Order: sequence, then structure tokens, then C-alpha cells
Amino acid sequence: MSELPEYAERVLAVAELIPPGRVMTYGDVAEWLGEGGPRQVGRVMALYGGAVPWWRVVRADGVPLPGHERRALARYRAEGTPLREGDAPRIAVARARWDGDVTPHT
DNA sequence: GTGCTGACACAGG
DNA sequence: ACCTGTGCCAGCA
Repeated sequence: MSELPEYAERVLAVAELIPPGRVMTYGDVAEWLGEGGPRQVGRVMALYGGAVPWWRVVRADGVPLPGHERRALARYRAEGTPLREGDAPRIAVARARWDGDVTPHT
């Protein structure tokens, strides 16, 4: 059995924690974990992202992944993620950014 | 060890 | 809006 690297598991775990309608940047995930960097998170997502809501992990610019634009936009529209409509729709990261707070209602 | 590449981020022009 | 350079960390030839 091949277990994923523990770091990869942590990254994927965070990706699954992100609630619908919200997003985290690669850098945010790395900072949330307290280790690695945005590039490491990106690499993990590239390799194992297929098992988690990868569309909720985005670039700081809010630009959807090349080739997955249509797929990602469909998800965002379905989940109500703040989007910047226009010629090239991108995520309104400033509004959609999730702080990582798991407590839904205190 | 060296150099390039990558689902990144930020500052400048 | 676009491209360039620099910093960052890890993987690979």
C-alpha cells in the first residue's frame, strides 16, 4: 500500500476543510499548515488534488487553472463563490478568501 | 553539487 | 492588462 507523504495528507486535509463558496490561496494553505510554501502546496495539488475539491485552492490572483477554467467556474457558480464577472471571470479572492476558521457558529 | 522547472507571491515598468 | 525579475521550497536530470 502506498501512503501519501504526510505533508501531502495535511495539504489535502486542509483542501477538504474549505467550505463551499470559499477559497484559500496556495500561500494561505502553506501558512495555515505552518510549513512548506505555496509551491509545495501547488505540487501536492498537482499530484493528488484529484481526490479533493482542488477548485477551492486557487492562486492569489484568483485566476483559474489553465485548462480547468470551465470546470472551476461551474463549481464556483454552483457554490456561490464570489466571482468577478467579465471577459475573463476570476475569483474575487478578497471576498472569497477563507480564514481557516473551522468553527461555523460560536 | 549545479541548473531548470513548477497548479506560487509580490513588486516594478 | 501584460511581461519581467526576484524570492521561496522541493523534485529531478
